[in-house]
Amino acid sequence: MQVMAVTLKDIAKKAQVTEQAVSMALRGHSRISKKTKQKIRKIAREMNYRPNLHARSLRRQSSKAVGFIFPDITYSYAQEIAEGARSQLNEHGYVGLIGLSSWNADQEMQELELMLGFQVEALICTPIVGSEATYAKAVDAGVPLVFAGNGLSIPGVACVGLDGYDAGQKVMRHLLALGHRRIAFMGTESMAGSQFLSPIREAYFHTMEQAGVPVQDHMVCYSQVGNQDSIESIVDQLIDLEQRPTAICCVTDAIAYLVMNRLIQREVRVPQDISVTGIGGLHSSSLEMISLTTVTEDAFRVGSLAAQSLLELMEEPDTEPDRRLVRGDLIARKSTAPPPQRR
Amino acid sequence: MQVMAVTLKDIAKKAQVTEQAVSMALRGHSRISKKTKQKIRKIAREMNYRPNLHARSLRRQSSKAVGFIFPDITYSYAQEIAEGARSQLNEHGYVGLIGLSSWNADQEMQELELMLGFQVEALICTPIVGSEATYAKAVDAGVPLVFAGNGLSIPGVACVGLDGYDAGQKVMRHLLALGHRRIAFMGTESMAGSQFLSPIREAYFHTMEQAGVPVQDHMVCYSQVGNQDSIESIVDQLIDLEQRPTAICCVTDAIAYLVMNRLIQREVRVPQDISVTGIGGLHSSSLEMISLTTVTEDAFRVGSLAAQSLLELMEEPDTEPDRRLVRGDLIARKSTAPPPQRR
DNA sequence: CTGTTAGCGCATTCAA
DNA sequence: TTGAATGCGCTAACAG
Repeated sequence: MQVMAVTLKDIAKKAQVTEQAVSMALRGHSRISKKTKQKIRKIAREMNYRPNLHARSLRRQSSKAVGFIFPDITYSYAQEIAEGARSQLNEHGYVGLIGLSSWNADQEMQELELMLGFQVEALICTPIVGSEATYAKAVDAGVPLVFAGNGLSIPGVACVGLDGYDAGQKVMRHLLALGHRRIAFMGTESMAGSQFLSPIREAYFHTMEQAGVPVQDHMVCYSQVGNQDSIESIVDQLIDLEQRPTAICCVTDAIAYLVMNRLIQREVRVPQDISVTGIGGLHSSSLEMISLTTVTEDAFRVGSLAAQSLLELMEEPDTEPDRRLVRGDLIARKSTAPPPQRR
Repeated sequence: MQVMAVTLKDIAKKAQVTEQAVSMALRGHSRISKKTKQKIRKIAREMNYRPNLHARSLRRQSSKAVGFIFPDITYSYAQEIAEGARSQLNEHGYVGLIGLSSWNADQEMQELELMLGFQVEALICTPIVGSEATYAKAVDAGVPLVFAGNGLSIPGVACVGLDGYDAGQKVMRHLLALGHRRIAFMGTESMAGSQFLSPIREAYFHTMEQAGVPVQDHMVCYSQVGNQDSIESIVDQLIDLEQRPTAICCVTDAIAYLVMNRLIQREVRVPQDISVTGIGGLHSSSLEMISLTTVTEDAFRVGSLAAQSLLELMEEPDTEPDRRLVRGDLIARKSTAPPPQRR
């Protein structure tokens, strides 16, 4: 059997006072004299007292907890977003619970249910593409919700993320300025529904148009999400073209890695033969071996902003949820260079 | 004001039955007739009922929750460990709560307190080096605890992780077989206390000795944890040696990345001039651009084993906590090659 | 200032 | 088979 946890009652008995006195003393209520407070605190410490958060939440009718749900932690900014948010939230006495969806819609739903079961007072989530609607449950339950990190959102839900259009424009202008004209676009199949990925695509078309460069349809590709083979076969097709692209603009860093990977396998040099760009700024992008030109987002700031949005929503539940886009910075590294000279 | 959550009482009123009947009906207790069960369930669904987990835990005196604490997610197998553990735990009706310590001992302590406050019935943690003792609190509280992933542990605490000695031996044998003799060792300052890192160091010395290769003291280096500058200056020293090493054996993949990074910056070719090895098997190691020779661990398996240990401990609290080491596999990639020929 | 009482939402114990 | 009472640990709202 597990050792029984020590409760207020236990302390009260030992200190010869009432349960309530202990409760107040421990929380520093002014009602208790300084002397007894110290005495009670000492005993509590000795007995290794730890408040039961379930009982507290139940009684207070408020959990003082916010939930985070991320798809996966390895390929996202979960860590920084959580830290950014925590820096704000802790000041207001909130604690954070983290759930992982593992890129799985069912799992995501379960985690959400769990969070709601724990009566979280707010949620900061990075939904997986296509599952945004899952979060209608949270909205129904009246729990303030903010989407953070990937620019995904649904109507009526606040959102903080990288400005996809701006980011797309930045990489495209960079490539055009280097002299590229045959620029391929590497998106994902389900991007149409994404309020983050779609704008990147728009930026691609607009920027090309503004530069007076015609877009060739077969240069616009959509890979299956998370499917390495799919990316490889697309890359193969692109480099086998009569007029192969001189640059490939990828919608995420992770995709860009796989594209570079395939190019090198096929003995295409990056950037001498083909330049590659990403968006998102995974940390490893800065490594000399990868050195990917990308647009980074300040994930800590995204987290802070998300928390701010949340605090506003909690205070003024009728506030219109807003969409805050943060602009990233272009980091030009060694995966981009002027296109090869025509022979 | 937040919308009041719907409770058993609300459903009971609507369904014209008692609160208890609803409770049992929803949990499928045989006491309630099939017909009323269906009726009650329908109403509950319509009303969007969701049990209050705090109340449930309080009443049951068991939270059916296990806590996970990871330092950071980017540089660890948190995801896979969590998934592996979850695959076991879910079957037994447990849910998981995740906390992130951000490589910060204070933060780690806070997360632990939070988990204990939530009455988790078990903990799976990847402690940061040097903070293992923090978890004495959990042991005191009688909460079964397993350390997972990095081989760190303290007496009396179960542990599942990569077999450091075996891994070290594997990379060293690989390097020796390639013909290397001047092999540098790149550890970290605080590794002495680590039951994972120390064995790697031992393996380095033993394997060298067995091969009859004398270890040169200035080839054995210890960088500051997470300090890139520190690694770079050590690398600089190594390559400026009269007799520079032909290979560098790093205790983690993350360190190996930074070492390779510096080598390339200094225009030392990997692997033609110097071979580099890691241990741990970060996912990005397989990328063509990085292609690091390393020893991988099966993190999902680590998670499963950790969960198994836990389940045993929960059933038989007096079981002697054991230390389970999983052996990794050497993955020879392009960061290692025979040493350059003597001129 | 102190002490008492009540009850958060749920599940388990009784008694009917 | 059903209903009613009880209490988990904590805190808030009382009355003294």
